[in-house]
Amino acid sequence: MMPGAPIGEAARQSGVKAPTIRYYEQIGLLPAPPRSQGNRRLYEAADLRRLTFIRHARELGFEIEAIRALLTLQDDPGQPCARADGIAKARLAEVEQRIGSLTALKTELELMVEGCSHGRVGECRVIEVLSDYGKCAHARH
Amino acid sequence: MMPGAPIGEAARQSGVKAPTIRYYEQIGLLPAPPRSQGNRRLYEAADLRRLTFIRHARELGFEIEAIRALLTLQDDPGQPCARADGIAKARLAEVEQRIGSLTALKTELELMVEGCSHGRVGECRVIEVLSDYGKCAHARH
DNA sequence: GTGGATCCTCTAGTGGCTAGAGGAGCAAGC
DNA sequence: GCTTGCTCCTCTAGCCACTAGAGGATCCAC
Repeated sequence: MMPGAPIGEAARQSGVKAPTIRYYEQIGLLPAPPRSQGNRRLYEAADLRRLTFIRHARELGFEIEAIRALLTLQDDPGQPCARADGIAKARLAEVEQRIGSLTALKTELELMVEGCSHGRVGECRVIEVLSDYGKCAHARH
Repeated sequence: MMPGAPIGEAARQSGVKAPTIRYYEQIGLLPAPPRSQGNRRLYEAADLRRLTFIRHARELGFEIEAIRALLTLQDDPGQPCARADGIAKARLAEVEQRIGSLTALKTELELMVEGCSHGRVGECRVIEVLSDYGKCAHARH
């Protein structure tokens, strides 16, 4: 019989750190596994898959609550996947928005850095732009 | 004599909310202003400029500690602006990095959403990609 | 049996605010 | 003078998703 992996092994295999695994258990994202006689958590393959799912979703920027919803869906494969699709689409929209504003921001930072004459702070464009709102390239924030 | 603006007025003029202004005072980012006889904070024009500076920098994604450094530099205009330049450049690099990874992420989310056949969760590509690491477009995360 | 790695629980801290309780002050109308 | 309603005060606790650390138990190899 395979006895199940201890938390350190689970961490290594899933890429989720041990304290984070315990945290996920605490907030009910991962079911509490059985324990060894010495009170250690023992994880089976299904738990490791679930952990990998969570890690991947976190890397894609999904919030814990979204992941909780996705996991519930995953547990019931007969359900229509419109909800999963919706969650992914919402996340996609967020990411697109974020890229947009970061790109505007990048332009502004570039102007600041390029404008810096490398002299004294008194005539530094970096400081100046931050101080004087009107000198900003993109006024809409 | 102008008596100075109360915190609500300062909030309106700077675009920083009143509790946030008090928070900035608490962490020493904004000097504690004089008080009225009724113990209310009274802000002068210099404080409002400082607040606007902070807000603008926050909108550009600078961390509080970076802003603290920038404000110290601003207070001493004779200093060389290499440090301000450095802070801005570091932030620019961060933003570029972030845009890069968000763009990769966007591609992946798009593939997920496009691949969704709108059937059952059992054959949903969204769930599948999250579950099975190997199906991910960008393996390097 | 002993040493070092791993594990356990529990509490507190991170950043940058935000929310709420419970009370005091202020300005205008009656 | 008194009420009404707004603004302000301090203080504490909460948010998210962890992360760090204390203090102790267990496990395994030598």
